[in-house]
Amino acid sequence: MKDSKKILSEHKVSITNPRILVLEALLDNKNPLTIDELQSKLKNKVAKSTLYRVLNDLKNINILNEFTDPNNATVVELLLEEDSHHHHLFCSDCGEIIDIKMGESFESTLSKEIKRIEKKFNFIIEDHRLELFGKCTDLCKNCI
Amino acid sequence: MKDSKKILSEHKVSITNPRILVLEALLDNKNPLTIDELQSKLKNKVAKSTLYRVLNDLKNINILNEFTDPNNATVVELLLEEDSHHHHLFCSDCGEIIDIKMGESFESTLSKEIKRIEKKFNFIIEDHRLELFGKCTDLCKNCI
DNA sequence: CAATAAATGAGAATTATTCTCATTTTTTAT
DNA sequence: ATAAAAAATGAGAATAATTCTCATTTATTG
Repeated sequence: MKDSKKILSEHKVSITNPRILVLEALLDNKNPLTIDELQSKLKNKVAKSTLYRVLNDLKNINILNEFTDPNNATVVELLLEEDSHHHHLFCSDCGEIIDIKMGESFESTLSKEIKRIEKKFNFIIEDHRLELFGKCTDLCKNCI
Repeated sequence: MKDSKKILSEHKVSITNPRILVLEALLDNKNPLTIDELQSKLKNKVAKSTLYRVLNDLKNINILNEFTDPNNATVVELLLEEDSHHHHLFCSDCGEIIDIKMGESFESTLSKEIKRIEKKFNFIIEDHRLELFGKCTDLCKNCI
């Protein structure tokens, strides 16, 4: 279990209370969180301006992934492991966002396609993102 | 060449000047446009509030695709053809966004994976989106 | 432990988008 | 073709998300 102070010092950013609180809130969740969800978890213990600043700090040390959900709300998640390459699944009913890992064959077929695209458009492709959209058919916590 | 009036009447929305102008601006571009780029093309001929309303109208009749670029700016593109399934390539230097078509083998490997994910998470997956991020190595119009 | 540097909180400023409502345009029914 | 009804528009106000400002507090350095 990663300790938030350790994460901060490893990345040479000073250890402050807001940073610890935000990191702990993010570490506590295995799936991504919207800014609203994150603010709720923090219950006014961190000022809004500070929250955004801390998130920017985490982005700058490359341990935060930021993207938007289908309603264009900002979503964040910690990216600590090197081998943590994954994608996202969104439920349009309950808003849940789930981390998914695609199989080897998918990622390798994609790599080949990426090489083709790089040549065709004279690009260097550094990253990719796959998003799946649908509906969870479980009676999940939000879909009661 | 699709005529904007025809598109509107085919979808049973009334034919108005702002709608024609917005559609023409979108038809004029083969790649996606940010809201800012669209506003520039329209040169104050359509009020800002009307522009957003018209874009919502086009979304409602399912001929507009909306997403965000890596800076979280809103991007829109017309989707007129049935067989127009494609993905996007973003240049982090110049901001260019390019439509890309992935090969058959990629899309079919993806379909298989999607079936697996549907079972695993008890989801019905309705759509997907792939985004590639990189740098164009050409001296493109914005990268001079 | 004092001095310096950095981070924070509170709220103002900014930006993107939606909303309001009086006026104008489009559609409908004659 | 025209009058009445319905819908859309423009201008700017309202809202929401994010960034900025600056006086105060907290962390780091020596």
